Amino acid sequence: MLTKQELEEHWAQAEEIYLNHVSIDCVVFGFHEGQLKVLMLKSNNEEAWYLPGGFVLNEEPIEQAANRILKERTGIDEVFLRQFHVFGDPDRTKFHKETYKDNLFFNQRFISIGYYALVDFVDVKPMPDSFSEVCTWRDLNDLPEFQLDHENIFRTALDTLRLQLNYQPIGYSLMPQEFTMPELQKLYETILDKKLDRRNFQRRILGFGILNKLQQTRKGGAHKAPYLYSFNLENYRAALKEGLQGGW
Amino acid sequence: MLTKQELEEHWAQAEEIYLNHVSIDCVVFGFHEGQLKVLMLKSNNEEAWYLPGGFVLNEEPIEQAANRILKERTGIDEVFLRQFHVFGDPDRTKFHKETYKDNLFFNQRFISIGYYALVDFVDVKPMPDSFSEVCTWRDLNDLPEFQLDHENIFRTALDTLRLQLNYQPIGYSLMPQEFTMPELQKLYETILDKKLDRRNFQRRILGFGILNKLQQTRKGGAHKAPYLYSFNLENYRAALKEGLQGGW
DNA sequence: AAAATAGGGTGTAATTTGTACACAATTGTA
DNA sequence: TACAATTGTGTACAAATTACACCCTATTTT
Repeated sequence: MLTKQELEEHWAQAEEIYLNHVSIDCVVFGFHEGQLKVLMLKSNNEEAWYLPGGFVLNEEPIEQAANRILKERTGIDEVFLRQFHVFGDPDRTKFHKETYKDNLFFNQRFISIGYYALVDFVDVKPMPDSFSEVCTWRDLNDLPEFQLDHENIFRTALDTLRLQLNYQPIGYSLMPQEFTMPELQKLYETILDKKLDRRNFQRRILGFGILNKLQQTRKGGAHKAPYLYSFNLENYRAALKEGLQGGW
Repeated sequence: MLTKQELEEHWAQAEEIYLNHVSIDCVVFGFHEGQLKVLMLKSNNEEAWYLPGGFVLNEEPIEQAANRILKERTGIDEVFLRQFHVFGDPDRTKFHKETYKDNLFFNQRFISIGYYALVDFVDVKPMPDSFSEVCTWRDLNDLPEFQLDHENIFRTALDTLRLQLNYQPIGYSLMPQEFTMPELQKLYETILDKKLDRRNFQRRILGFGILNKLQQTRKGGAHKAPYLYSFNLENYRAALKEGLQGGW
């Protein structure tokens, strides 16, 4: 975390090394203890939180930039990361323009490319950026105030995720390697914010053919030990490409 | 259509009025005589065709820019126009960078926001831009060579359109006000490039509740006169928002 | 140690939806 | 007036979805 003075020096060169007018914001979803989480940051100047973001290096492909930004905040790489929308309102960074009036780089309009990521909660080591003192998971049921248009970005990402659930498999990136059927169901219920019938859920998800049933069960629980499953990566990838079912 | 010399003068001010590094490309789909069409342009310097595109004015929202660009090439406004992907490879405009080496504006990297539009073929009056001598519809079965990465942009738009068909209604923007069931089916078959059973198609599409059956029939054909339909805009809009069915 | 409790595994009947068909009706043309 | 081509509508069958019930097992309670 740097002071405003230091920040300005730090970012003085930004105009030279980053592509002007273009930024990237990432909505990073994780799942832990039956709750859906988003990775967020907070500067100590303001009470408002914001999403992990950054800029595109002059000669860097944007997908690579998104990956780099994600890695800088989480330590992880090669996860599900996908464009979902571009936010291009000229006033979306009005607050920053005013706050950093004398900074050449921040005092410009930014078109922000929104990416959403699905990651395994336990793999992430949240790391603040140069604006922030805190980088941490926030529960979807307990969200803070957002900076700029980041609430809109977040909300759009969540809508996209819910839509994706209907025609593509989900879970590989969000779940640990091995998991039980009730755990996977809980993920779906949490994303959709809706209860599902466990028997029908199981039949349907097994019908997609994207799961491997393992011999072991999850011991240590207070009740009957449930079977463990893992994803069948080959079928999972195929389903991501082809879509699940439905349609014409 | 301007000469290279004139073009450079014409675009000398571009750096001042347009947001640098950001461009917009539109894939405009139309439907005519049972064929799916894309609007394309051709300059006479090169044999390669390209998609309608343009830039974002300094203080212009990007949605508005896309609408403006579409209107400049087609004369129409307020149609189905939607972001589908951002193309951000640093080499995607390599050819232009080399061709317009001495032009400050074109000799820069562009991140292009892809929009696709669904329009009523007969409403469009194709108008060339300052680079082109020709602006016209091209049949999807008879596509020319593309400039830059425009084949990729087009292909991605088509994939998106096909996906959209599965969870959202389509047709309102592509069909005339009144149309017959076989005509609408033909649209679906053309987009999907696949035959559908007409009886099942009719039952399904009627099931969505987005059509009004009219009393009149389409006279003048060589056979039994089919009924005319129009879209029920209220239900259509609701279905666009909610999605059609399926899912959890 | 036995009973109670809380989940978890699996099956089945009823309903809805999807698929594959066939036949009658209408229009212009031979 | 018969014919060809196309549209309108119906129906039997298969598949998928929904709404349930019953049993099993590991821990907790008594």
